[in-house]
Amino acid sequence: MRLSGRFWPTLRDAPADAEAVSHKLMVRAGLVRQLASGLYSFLPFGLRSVHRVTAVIREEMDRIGAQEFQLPVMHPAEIWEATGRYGLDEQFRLEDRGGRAMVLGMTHEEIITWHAAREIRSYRDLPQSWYQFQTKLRDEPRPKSGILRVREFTMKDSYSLDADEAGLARSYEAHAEAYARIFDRCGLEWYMVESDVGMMGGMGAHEFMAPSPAGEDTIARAPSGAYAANVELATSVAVDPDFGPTPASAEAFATPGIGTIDELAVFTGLPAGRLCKSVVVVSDDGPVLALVRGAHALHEKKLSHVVGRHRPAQPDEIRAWFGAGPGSLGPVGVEGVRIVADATIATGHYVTGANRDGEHLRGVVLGRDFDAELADIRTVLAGEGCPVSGEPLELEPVIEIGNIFKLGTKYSDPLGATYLAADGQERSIVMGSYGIGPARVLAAAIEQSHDDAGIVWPKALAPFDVHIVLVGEAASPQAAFADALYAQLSDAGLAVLLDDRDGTKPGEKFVEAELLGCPIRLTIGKRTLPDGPLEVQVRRGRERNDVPLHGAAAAIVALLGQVR
RNA sequence: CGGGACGUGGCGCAGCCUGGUAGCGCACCGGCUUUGGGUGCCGGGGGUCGCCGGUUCGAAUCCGGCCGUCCCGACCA
Repeated sequence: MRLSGRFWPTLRDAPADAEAVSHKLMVRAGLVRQLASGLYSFLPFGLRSVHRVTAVIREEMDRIGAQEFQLPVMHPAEIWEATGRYGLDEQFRLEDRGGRAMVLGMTHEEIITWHAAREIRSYRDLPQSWYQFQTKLRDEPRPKSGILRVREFTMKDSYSLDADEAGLARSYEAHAEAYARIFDRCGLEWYMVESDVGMMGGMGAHEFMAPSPAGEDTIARAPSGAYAANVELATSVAVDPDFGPTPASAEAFATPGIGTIDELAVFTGLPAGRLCKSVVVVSDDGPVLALVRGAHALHEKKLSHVVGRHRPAQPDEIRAWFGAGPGSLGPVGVEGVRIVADATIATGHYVTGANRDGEHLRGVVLGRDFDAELADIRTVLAGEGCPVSGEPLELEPVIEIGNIFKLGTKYSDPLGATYLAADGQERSIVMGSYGIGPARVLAAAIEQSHDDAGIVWPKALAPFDVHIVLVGEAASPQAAFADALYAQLSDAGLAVLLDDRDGTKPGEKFVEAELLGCPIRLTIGKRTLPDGPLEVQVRRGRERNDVPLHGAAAAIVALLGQVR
């Protein structure tokens, strides 16, 4: 592409409200513009990169035998009612002119399953893998970080249909391998981690995570790679404090004005791990007292797996149930309240609230002084033991770029997607679903690969392979040479951008080229002719790699093959 | 949904506290200059100061309400 006359708006400054590096650079480099909160337009150069990721994804999906569909974005509400997913908070809902309830799709399990229910009849029709690139709409409570968390975005979503769980396992594995190839080809650093099934429901899930400080998720990971999981479900071997001898009985003591774990630790001189944190929530079935060590944080999502939906308790509710304020709560002598303790509480003896203001108990022992259900409800801390290898776990912020779910029959049952097995029995199709956010892949690549001058695109994602900066006027010999080289490189199959703008200063061209970040930049000016060499800059590291004029095109093709 | 901040030409910002009718840099247009790292000089165009209402002789500035955007938390395939 010749740049002159084309639309490529770059910015010297990033918008004031951009925070994430990828957000700033995508806007500055003229790839995207914001329409409203969580709504972004891709501009021509940004769209070129989108096309490149989607091409990689499409190739790898096709390679595992998946077939491409295109499903509607707007759906009748009844299908979502059938699976119990109508009315979710983040679901956009509307009515057609006849008053019929419609939804805008946040994902397409229901629609795929609806089609499968109509078309798949026999085990001979299975397995199938169906995919699409389609717009998803989600009324996010808080769009953020540029393109990382938005209300409308394109997703590659695929769905596997199998006769049984063994088949699902094969489809799942095929997708995991395809995803590995996709993210490798895109030049990303990534991990596959165990993940929570969330609103998808189902039997198991993994997420593909690109490490980045801009990430919204956190994973716990053993340095050897023996274990990696989203902290939403990560487990660990906790480090026990030195409890000393266990007292024969619990004993009350005065703690005037003490309300927090920090204050209690200072007051008692004990490490936070020997204190017991008491958190009161209200579930659909009534009040719940959740207990974790003072050094630990309660994980809401893990608690949800035990007690279901819940909300924090109000101070007046707490006083009614416990007879004390939030600063002096504990499990001893409590009646009519469900008590869930983190598994670590089963070891040792603790200081807890006495359920009398300004008073605590020491030497409190689970099983002797109170009873509780045991569960994993704490957030893993960095340095705690890996459940597989025992290594100290590391916590790392990550961007979720893909996920894979074993759905089982969660959707096929309610929507009647069944087939006739070889034995003549009617069975439900066993399903999986698999997502990738192409725009997130781009943002993650930029987060992981940039420098002070701008984006450093992995070659698979760059809008162009080669960016030629022409220093010289339109009628000059340099321009003629640039034209010739442009034609040769294009003929060799490369995507080439020729900055042939007249009246744009060389300095500006260089700065903009580095902002955009294509893998190779060529500079053609007076120094180039007649004898060369041709000045070549590899964007990653900004190294010079000059080549002789003779055979320059072939040398550049070869060089491109070597860069990441 | 809770907490915080911001909203002034396309972008980045000052002015607001202490009311007197809008300014700077970049970008843009014209001229000259310059042609290997956002060139230099000269001259221009462009803003109902987010919206509505109130106070006042007078509001970008003070007060109230609303809207928008961002950040932290909650939430989130």
